[in-house]
Amino acid sequence: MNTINTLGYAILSALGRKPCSGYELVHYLEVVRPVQHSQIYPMLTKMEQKELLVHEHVEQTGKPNKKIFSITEKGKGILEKWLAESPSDPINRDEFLIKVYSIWMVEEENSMKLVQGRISNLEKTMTNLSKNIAEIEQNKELDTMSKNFGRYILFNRKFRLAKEEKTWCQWVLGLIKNKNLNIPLLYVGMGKFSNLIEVVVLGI
Amino acid sequence: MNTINTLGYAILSALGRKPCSGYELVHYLEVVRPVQHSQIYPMLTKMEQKELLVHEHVEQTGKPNKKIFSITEKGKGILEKWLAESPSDPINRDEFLIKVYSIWMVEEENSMKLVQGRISNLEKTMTNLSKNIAEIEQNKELDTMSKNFGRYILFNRKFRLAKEEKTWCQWVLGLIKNKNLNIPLLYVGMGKFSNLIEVVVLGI
DNA sequence: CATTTCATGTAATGTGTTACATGATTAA
DNA sequence: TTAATCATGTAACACATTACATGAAATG
Repeated sequence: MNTINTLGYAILSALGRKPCSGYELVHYLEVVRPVQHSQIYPMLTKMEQKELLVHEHVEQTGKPNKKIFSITEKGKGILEKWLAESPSDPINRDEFLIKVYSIWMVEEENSMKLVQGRISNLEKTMTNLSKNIAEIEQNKELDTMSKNFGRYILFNRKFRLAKEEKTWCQWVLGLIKNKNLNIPLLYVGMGKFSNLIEVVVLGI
Repeated sequence: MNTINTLGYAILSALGRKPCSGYELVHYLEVVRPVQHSQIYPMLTKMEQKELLVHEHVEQTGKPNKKIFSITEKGKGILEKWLAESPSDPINRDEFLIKVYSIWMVEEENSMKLVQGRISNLEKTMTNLSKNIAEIEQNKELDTMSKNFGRYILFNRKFRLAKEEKTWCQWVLGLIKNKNLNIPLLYVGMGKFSNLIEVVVLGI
């Protein structure tokens, strides 16, 4: 058992960018791989035993003391090897989707509420993301070799996807209101309405 | 312990649409909540014990026999109650994102490969989804009360998101090639380039 | 006055994956 | 002939969440 799991690689990735405490890691990993503190602390210990990490103890006043973890050469080595392998398929778990699946059996009022709730969540997400993006953009030394490049493009990705999902939500709200699917129908980018859709997205 | 988890509700949702075998459920749940057969069979037994489901045994020739599960009134009741509650936050786990996080430490060639690999996965997904969408569209009785409505809009959502992610991938490839971020910069829909971006998306 | 932020840890429980087990039929 | 589809199940293990435990400082 000398292997580590995906969470382990996520930790190595974050520490490869800069040394962090477990507490900080929880925050930095949020964009990439959300994790609870109860999971990260035992993992850090385990990884230190495997000599992939080391820590130094930092005493603080007014705050609890902390451990700052850094990646070792051995850790960097296995991270680089892993980065070259092709990633496994993503896992998405989302109660909202399950509820949408059953939307046909829900009264119109509740369906609307469900989708509107999603929209307001997406809007909150987008507001937070634009703050993160703006923050990174203030540090002018931003190029593809910058340690912030990965985070930057990931925030961007999340923003785009949230925006697109919001558009989808609005399309669904329209369908629910009009009670038939004979107008917009497909968004497959290859059917008869494919270019019409682009116009709808832009609100023209 | 009289509660069921999200997977349980996913099963109820699928069976609310139509009675299925465990084997079929695995396929139907793919859009909403991917699950392995090793998890679904014990879950079905558990849910039948709670009287949320019932099954009938169907003998087959040339194929293994099967159990067709249906939702009970009790099951329908707790599903409807659950549908009215607001969904918990989604969980996304994606090794690709972790690798992107560390993209700054990878040589250009490998970064390109990583992103191009993602693009080809997305394209495969999109092809499959458009088949699913086309299939549903052939059954003409499609309105918001149709039992296929939920699946239909979910396929649509997945297609949109895949398409948007592909656009993002192409943006990233451009950044890697040009090695600086001074041209497109933000896609926050509120900065100086926000409308410029829409033009880029349309390829004008 | 209550909650959030800082900061680390363990224990119990719940959930998910991989591997084991079987086996006929059909399509590439 | 190799793999996929059909079809169901169990056992062992790996991974994740919730709850328990502590406690000062800052913010609303």
